[in-house]
Amino acid sequence: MITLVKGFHDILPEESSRWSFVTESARWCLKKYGYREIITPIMEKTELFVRGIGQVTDIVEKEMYTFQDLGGESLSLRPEATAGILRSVVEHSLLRKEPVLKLFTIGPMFRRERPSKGRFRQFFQLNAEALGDDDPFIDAETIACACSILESIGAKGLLVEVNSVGCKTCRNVYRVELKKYLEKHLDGLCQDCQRRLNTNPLRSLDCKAHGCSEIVKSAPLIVDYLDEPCREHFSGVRRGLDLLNISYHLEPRMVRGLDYYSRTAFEIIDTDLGNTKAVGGGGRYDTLLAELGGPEVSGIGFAIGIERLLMGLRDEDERFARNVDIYVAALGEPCRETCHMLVDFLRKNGFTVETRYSSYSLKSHMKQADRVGAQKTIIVGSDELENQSVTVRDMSTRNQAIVPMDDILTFLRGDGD
RNA sequence: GAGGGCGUAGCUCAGUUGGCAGAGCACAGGGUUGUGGCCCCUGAGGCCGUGGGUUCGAGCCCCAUCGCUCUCCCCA
Repeated sequence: MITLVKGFHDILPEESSRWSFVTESARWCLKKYGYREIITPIMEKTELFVRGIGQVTDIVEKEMYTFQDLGGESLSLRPEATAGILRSVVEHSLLRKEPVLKLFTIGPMFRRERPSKGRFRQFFQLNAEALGDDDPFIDAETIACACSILESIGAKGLLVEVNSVGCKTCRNVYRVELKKYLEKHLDGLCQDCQRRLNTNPLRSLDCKAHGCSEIVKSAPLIVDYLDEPCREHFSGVRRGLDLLNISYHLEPRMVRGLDYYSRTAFEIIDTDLGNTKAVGGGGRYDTLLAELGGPEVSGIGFAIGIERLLMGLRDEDERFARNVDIYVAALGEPCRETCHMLVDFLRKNGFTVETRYSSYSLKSHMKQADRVGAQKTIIVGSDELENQSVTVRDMSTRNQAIVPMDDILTFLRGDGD
C-alpha cells in the first residue's frame, strides 16, 4: 500500500461538506468587505520567499520544500501566501489600475515541520491582503473582517490580541533597550533565547520557558518606545476597533514569526483548542511591496488556518448531512432502461438524483435511498411499467402515491410547496 | 531537532501465567415473493505493522526496523 506523505492529509467525502461550508462562508464574508479572489501558484521561485519572508526566519531556514527543477532553478512550495500575492500584484501592475487593492486567496501552504495536533505539512489557509492604504481604520476593518469570518462559521471562545511592533526606526531603538535588559538577566534565559539575543531578541518576548517568561514580565515594552507617528497610528487602530465593538486584549509582548511586520500585529486565538493555538493572525507590512519591486505603499493582511477552524466545529450538524432529492429504484431487468432515462430526465429538470444500476432487491434499494438521505424514492417495477406510471414514496412520512409518468414533474414540484 | 504513547477486521478497541483470532459499530444476505430507519438471525471480512530471535508452540517474551500519534520548539 502506498500511503500519504507524512504531515499531509486527505479530506474525505465525510468531511468535505464541512470543509466547503467553511470556505464558502469565508468567501461570502470577504466579498462583503470588498475583497476579490486571486489564485496564485503553489510554487514560486525560492528567491521570492527568501526576500519576502526573510533569510533568517525559521520558515526559510528549515521549513521550506525547496528543490531544483530540471532547468537548474531553485523552486519552493509556498510556506505562506502573502509573498506570492504581492509578487503577482507587482508583476501585473495591479496597483496602477487601482490604488487600493483588496485581495484574498484560499489554498494549500507547505511547511516541513514536525506534525502534531492542528499542525500539518500541507495545510489550507485563507489569506487576505489590503494594499495601498495605511489609515488605521483599515487595520481595524481587517481585524473585524477576520472576526466576522470566524463568527460566521460559528467558532466560539475566540480571543483577539493586538499589539504594535512599531516601524523600523522605533523598533531598532527598542531592540537595543530590550537587549540591554535581557543581558542583565542572561543566566535566567533559556539556551534558545541566549543564542538569539544578538540576532532576534524580540523572540524572547513570547518564549514559553519558565525562566524567560518571568524575566520578560518586567522587560521594557515596545509600546513605550513607539515614535509619534506609530503611537498615533496604534491609537487610531484601537479607536477603530472600539467603534466597531470588537473586543480585544492588548498584548504588548506579542511578536510574530515573520520578519516583515510593522506597526499593527494581531492574533486570534481559539481558547477551546487549548495551548495557545492561533487560528488566525496577521499584521501590517510597510516595506514588503517595495522590496519585491513594487511601489512604496504598505499593506495589511491576515491568515486563517482552515484545519484549525474546523477543529473547533461540532461534528454532528444537520447542515452537513448527506441528502439528495430523489432516489430511483429499478426492480428487475425490464425497468432498467426506463429508470436510466428517468434519472437523466429528473436531473435535467433540476433535481439531485441518485440510483443504483445493477439489480438489487427493493429492500436494498430502500436501504441505499436511506443512506444517501433521499427525500423521496421513485419505485419502478413491472406493475408501474405496465401502467406507464411510477410509485413515489416520501421517505419521512412513508406516504406513497402512484403517479402517471407524464405527470411526474408536476407531482414532484407541487408536493414540495 | 528533543521526549512520551500506540500499531490486532473498513472503524473503535478487547485479548488472562505463551495454548484454535474476539466484541461493538459499519458492510452483505435473510426474517417480509415489491418497501428504509428499530428489532432478531446468518454471513463475509485478519501475513495480529515488518524482519529476525527464544520456544514443542508467540498477538503476547527479546532484538531490530518502519509507520502513526501527541508534547516541547515554532506557528496557521
